[in-house]
Amino acid sequence: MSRLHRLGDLQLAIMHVLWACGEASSSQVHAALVDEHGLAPTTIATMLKKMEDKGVVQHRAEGRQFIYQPAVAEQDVRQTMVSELVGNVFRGDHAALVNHLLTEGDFDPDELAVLRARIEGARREEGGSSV
Amino acid sequence: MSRLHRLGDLQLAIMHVLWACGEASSSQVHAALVDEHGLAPTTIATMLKKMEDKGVVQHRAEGRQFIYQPAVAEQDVRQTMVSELVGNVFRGDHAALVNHLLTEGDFDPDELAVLRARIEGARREEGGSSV
DNA sequence: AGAAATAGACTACCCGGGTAGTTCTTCGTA
DNA sequence: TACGAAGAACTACCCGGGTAGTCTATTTCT
Repeated sequence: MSRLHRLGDLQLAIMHVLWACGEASSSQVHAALVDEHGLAPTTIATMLKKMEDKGVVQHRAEGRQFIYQPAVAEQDVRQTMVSELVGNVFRGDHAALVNHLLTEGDFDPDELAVLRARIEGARREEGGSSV
Repeated sequence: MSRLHRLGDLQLAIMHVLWACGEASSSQVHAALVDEHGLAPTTIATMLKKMEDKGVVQHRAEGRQFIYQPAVAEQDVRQTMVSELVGNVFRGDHAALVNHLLTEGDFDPDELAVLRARIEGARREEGGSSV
């Protein structure tokens, strides 16, 4: 049931590549990240290995090289990371985080419209029928 | 102006005590945290020292004990931590985080009302003058 | 005054994220 | 065929969060 998946910066960057591509070799991941991160290929390989030990990615061998796949869903990671943030920084008050985002982040009007609609939806679910 | 303040779990717990109390001695912080964290007093003291090196707290001597104060505002820390989360987990899409919170966290109706009002406020600031 | 509690200083570890070099194997190609 | 490139394995670090023991000085209590 979606254990705790706390990932570091590089690990998240790697996961994003994997989530986006479905699967990728170490060098493909490196190619995708080298522009913004500028890391050695071995760094990616090492990280991938550590991540496999952690259970967040899997690999299968294809010829001489390893093809890596995500072993955890993006949603699960988001869940964990957001929960921890809310717990540690906002003392469990998730509404405070939303508030923070609304006041600090500047949203453009259409984003706000989407969010408002989303809130209406949530309200309907909440108030209308108990799930 | 509000440099990067990335704090760990314990550091955040300590900061919350300091933010709440305004100032506190090491043993007071320990007293406030021992129930949920169950840590040795020296652990708190060591952490406080490290945090002072980092510049997130300050101390002054009162008699033979140190009184610590926050040296960074809660708002700044929230800013940093949320920005990093949004950047690393949501690829910079802050609206996606709000969405996540709205769908995953269950808010009660009055919280939703508050949030909706907040969105209205943001919309007025944002769109009011230009649109 | 002497003992006990208190508080800071110093030191030592562990762990995991991050970074990368070196080595060994294998495969493609000149 | 022999060499060079590609890729995995192994190893080695650094750094910072976290945890805590010990040591020393001070203060307070009996």
